[in-house]
Parts: sequence; C-alpha cells; structure tokens
Amino acid sequence: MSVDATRWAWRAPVKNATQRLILLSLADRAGEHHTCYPSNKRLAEDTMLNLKTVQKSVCELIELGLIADTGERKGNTNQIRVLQLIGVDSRECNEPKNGAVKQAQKRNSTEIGNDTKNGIGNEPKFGVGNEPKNGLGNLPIEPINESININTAKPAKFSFANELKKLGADNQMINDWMLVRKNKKASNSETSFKNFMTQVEKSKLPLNTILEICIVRDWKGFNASWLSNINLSEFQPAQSPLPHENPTQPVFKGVVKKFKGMSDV
DNA sequence: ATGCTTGTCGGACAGGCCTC
DNA sequence: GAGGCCTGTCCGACAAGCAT
Repeated sequence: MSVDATRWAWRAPVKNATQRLILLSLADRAGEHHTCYPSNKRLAEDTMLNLKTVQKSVCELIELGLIADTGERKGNTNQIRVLQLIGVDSRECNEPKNGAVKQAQKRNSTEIGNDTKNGIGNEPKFGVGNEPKNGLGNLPIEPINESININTAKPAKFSFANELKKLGADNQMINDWMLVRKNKKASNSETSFKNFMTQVEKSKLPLNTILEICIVRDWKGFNASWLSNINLSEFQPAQSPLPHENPTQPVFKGVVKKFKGMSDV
C-alpha cells in the first residue's frame, strides 16, 4: 500500500463515488511504482460493487487519464491487466521542487483548505458542474438548438396516445401500452414518440403488432433491433392481417397465445 | 402528491482471448 | 476442451431531482 497513492486517490478528479472507491482500492494495492493488478473480480469483491460496474468504472478511469493500462499482464493466467496510477507523484513533483512550492502554498492558504494538489485549480468534485447525477442541472456541451421555442410560443400539448391513435393504432393497444409506460415511468414526450416511430418504421412491422409486442414484453419503449431476440411468429399470427384495418381480433391473438402458453406452464 | 427525467447499478448472456 | 478473464449488449429496478 502506498500512502502517496491513497492520498492521490482521495484527491483525484473523479466523476462519482464509484470511481473514487475503485481508485482507492487500486491505490490500496499499488506498489512502489504505483502499479497494481487486481482482477476486476477482485475489485468487485473489495468494493462490494457489481463486476459490471467495476469494469465500466475502470474503463472510465482510464478514459479520464487517472489510470492507464500498462499493457503488461499478470496473474495465474497472465491476463490480468497491470494498471498504472497516473499522477501519483505529481504532488511531490509540483511542490517540493523549490520554486513551485510557494505558488501552491499561497493558493492553498486562501482556497480549499490545504489541498495542494495540482495546478488544475478547480476540483471538479466540488463544483456542481460536472456531477452527472444532477442531470438537467448541468446541461453540458451540446447547445439547446432544438427549435423548441422555450421563451415564446407555448408548445402545443402533445399526447402520445393521440398520436398513436392518429396512426391507426387500436385503442385497447394504446391503453394497455400506455399503462405499461406509465408503470415504467416512461416519458410521453414528443421526442420519445418520434424515436418510437423511427424504430417502428425501421422494423417494417405494423404499428399494432409493435404495440402488442411492447405490451406482452412489458417494454416501455421499442427498438427495432430488439426484434431479433423474440419469436415474431407469436405476434404475427396468420401472416399479420393488417392490424391497421382490423385490429381487434388478429392482433390480440398473439397475446392470447402468450397467456395460454403461460397458463400451460 | 404525483409523474417525468436522468443516471446508477446489476443480471443475464454472448463472444473472444489466453493458459493449462 | 475446460476454465479464467475481459468486453460488450440488452434489459430492468431503483433512486434522486425536478416539474406540475
């Protein structure tokens, strides 16, 4: 365990608690060259996080430049990445070398207590700015360039259900799916609708069939690519007879079939 | 109070690479 | 071939913040 590494881990400009935790865990295992090679599994056990979360966060830390994959592999199977903690020495490098110290000390005397860290100046974790979980709070990078007129025109009330109806969707289907969406807390915004319709068009299936699938599968949204994972024959009974025109019977067949199958089990 | 939006986290699964 | 490790995808549960 390296004290420097641990101290560095506490100060590193991570984006969330998970990253900090992983960084601390890595620092805890770091050797004198500030490298370590715990497997993701090991990290997951140490941090009590899910393996996937560990994997994702490690990648994010690499992207943030806080750690780096040295390319070296260790462990019984020579597959565990050796990770290098980036910048652990920077504090020592920046400070004790004569001249630089003064500057840092001056700044520290007035600002964030005695955080001598960096030259970065703004510790992101203290700023509201980057906290991802704040969502709307930090509308980032991309400008709001949608032609939504925020200040002037009052946007016409958009109704997800009505739009579906206009396109010929069956009322029952609409109601059922809206229920699913409601339970799943899905947004019924115009954008959501547009995205949905894009996927419907992509799927080349009738709208009611899509709705049926969404209801049966309990999907709050729809993506054409998801169809590859399901048995479409269940939802297109007898060559999918134009649900737009006669939606009631044929469309429900699939649902009935599904329920029947379930009761059989 | 309720509903919506957004982000986090994790389960399940598939697939590739590597060592034994 | 078996087993370990890593990566990626799809999907869902959940929580927090915000708007109505």
